[in-house]
Amino acid sequence: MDTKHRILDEALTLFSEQGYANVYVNDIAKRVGIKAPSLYKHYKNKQAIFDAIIEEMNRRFMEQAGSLNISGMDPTADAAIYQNMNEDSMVELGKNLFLYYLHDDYTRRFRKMLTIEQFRDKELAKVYQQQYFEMPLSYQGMLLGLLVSQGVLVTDNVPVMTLHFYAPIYLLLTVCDREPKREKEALKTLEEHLRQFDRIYGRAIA
Amino acid sequence: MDTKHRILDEALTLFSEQGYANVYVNDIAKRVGIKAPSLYKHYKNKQAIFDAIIEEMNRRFMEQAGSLNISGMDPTADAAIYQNMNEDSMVELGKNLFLYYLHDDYTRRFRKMLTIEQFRDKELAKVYQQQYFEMPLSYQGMLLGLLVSQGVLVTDNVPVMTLHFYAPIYLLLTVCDREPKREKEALKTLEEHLRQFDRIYGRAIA
DNA sequence: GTCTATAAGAAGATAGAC
DNA sequence: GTCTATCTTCTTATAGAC
Repeated sequence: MDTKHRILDEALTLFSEQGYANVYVNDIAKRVGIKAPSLYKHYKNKQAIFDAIIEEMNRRFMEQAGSLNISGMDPTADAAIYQNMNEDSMVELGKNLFLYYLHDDYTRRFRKMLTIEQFRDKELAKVYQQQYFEMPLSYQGMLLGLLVSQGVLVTDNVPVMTLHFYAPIYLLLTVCDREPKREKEALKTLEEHLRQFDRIYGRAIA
Repeated sequence: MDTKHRILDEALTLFSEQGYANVYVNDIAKRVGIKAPSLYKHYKNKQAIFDAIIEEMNRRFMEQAGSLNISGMDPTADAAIYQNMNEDSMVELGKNLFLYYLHDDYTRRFRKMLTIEQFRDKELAKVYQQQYFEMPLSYQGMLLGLLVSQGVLVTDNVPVMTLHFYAPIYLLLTVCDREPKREKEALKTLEEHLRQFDRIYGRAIA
């Protein structure tokens, strides 16, 4: 990785832990292994580093959206769902979604940074909304809607069913962002949630 | 309200919108209507203002917990629930909870401030966890558990049922913190969620 | 592209009069 | 308790050599 990208990478790490204002260009430079003035050969100023992070993230999101792989899970897994859906594959679906969001390094740091900076900048608030609510809910809504039309799941309100699927995942994610040590406990709760979700909306009780 | 309290109040407003590091003592002073050096007659330094906000909030939380009125709804409403529970009162319960969290001025500003500052300080992360997950889930778990033992609701897993009740409320709350204009839309979604929750866990389909 | 030296300015905090 | 004036420190950013 060249210096220009290493600067973005280290800056993102620091911004995600302390917030933009608490990170000094000197801190970034130190982690990159250069002196602060050298940063200015790569970026006009501190704000430009932040902007480049946002831009890089937009690029990644476009890629994701373009490949329709919005959830971040691999297409193989997504495709399999349409064919043979059962409780176990539903649990797999939710766990994969959760673990992708939690462990993908860029996603995780970027989400934390957005969480910290969202109230300062309306644009960032919109990005957060888009990324963590609108995109997951619409993609999963599509997926779950397909399962409804196949008779695998039963409901007359797909959006609310999708909310019931995703909201606990989102809540557990914010728990783990704050206290990563609770991941195991969160995964257990997640599995219970998903099994109950399947029992609620699955054919069995319909 | 005396100057000492006005300082806390204005500081909380600013911290909740911009974060601690982006607010200057001069900004706080200006809003209070005094000059910055005068602040130091009331608080030792900027950090002491922040600490006093946390302390004030702890005091309020203790009061709430002490009166067992953890959800923030009034006791009359809470008591009524145990007696005559139906879908409409369930909707009322959830909406009240949501609107209290969203509109209570101190609660709202404090939540936003915690959201911004949580990753910088483990103690603040714990406060957030306690306030927005552990306390609501345990209180509502108790409430919903009571309804289960009365046969009003049916489940063999009260904690997950409570998660299904609360997680969508939490998600919609974070939406409105970011974009207050979406409150009406969120309330509509919330009502749909609650009615579906009642149908899922209510006697009817058990 | 990286460095050292340093300018420029911002922000927190204190001194001391009133 | 509030003010003006001021100090100190920290932080961003630039200049210019290598």
